[in-house]
Amino acid sequence: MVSLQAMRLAQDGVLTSNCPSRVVLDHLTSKWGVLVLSALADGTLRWGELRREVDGISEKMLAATLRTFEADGLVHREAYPEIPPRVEYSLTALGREAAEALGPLLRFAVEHAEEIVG
Amino acid sequence: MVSLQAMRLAQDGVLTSNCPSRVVLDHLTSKWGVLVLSALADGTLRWGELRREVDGISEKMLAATLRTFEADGLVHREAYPEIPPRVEYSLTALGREAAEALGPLLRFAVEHAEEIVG
DNA sequence: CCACCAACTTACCAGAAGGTGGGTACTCTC
DNA sequence: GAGAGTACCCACCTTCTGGTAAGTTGGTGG
Repeated sequence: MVSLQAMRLAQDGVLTSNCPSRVVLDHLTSKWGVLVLSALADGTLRWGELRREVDGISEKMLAATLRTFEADGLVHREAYPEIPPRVEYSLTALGREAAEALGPLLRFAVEHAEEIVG
Repeated sequence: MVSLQAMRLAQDGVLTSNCPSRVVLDHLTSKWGVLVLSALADGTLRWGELRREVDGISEKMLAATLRTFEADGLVHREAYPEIPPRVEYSLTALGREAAEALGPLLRFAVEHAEEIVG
């Protein structure tokens, strides 16, 4: 099942303009969403590690993306009340599913980048 | 292979801020990119059909998205010099690969929409 | 006493994304 | 001869995205 039409056979009216799946799609395909989720795909990372892992992201955007995903239940935030502060981010079960769904997309982008940009 | 780190083991420096794969990712995850590609996933569609299929898209954005994908070699545009004009859009082989890569993402969004938005 | 660390937040601002409403060209129908 | 249908393009304007830079907190090292 890959096409819009096929999905609509299974569930009528899905992915229309006011369908909740559109919101989920928007969050996942936000500028930094794919990258942040993929960075967390193989384990817990601290704030600073994430910032280094996702090359080019600003602090503001990292915070915003993480907040969205936390509210969506895709990312778990664990704060340790130490000095200096330490906060660890990891994927929830749902987040891991999302990351897996993004895998093929990431692979396609990497494999065909030269071909397409050229 | 799902994570950033895993992809970087295979290819160093991939998906950094000036990597071509970032551009491809941006095109595919543009607001209407996923929807347009998925709409074309099971066959050729005319301009008007696409507009109806991708609920909520404006003419301007449909044109822009199609132009980008045509330039990227993902979409084929076939114009028939008839009256009234007829233009058919379809996926290239590369475009079909892209659509397949987007399938899991689409499915995840639909399946977990209620869970996440709620 | 001052700077520094982490992990943020906030204010400000530029530029891009994207919507609206118009126009085009041609012909066929009413 | 008025209107509809098709596949667009263009100018204008608004909204939103996202970057930069500064401030915050509470201790700790120099």
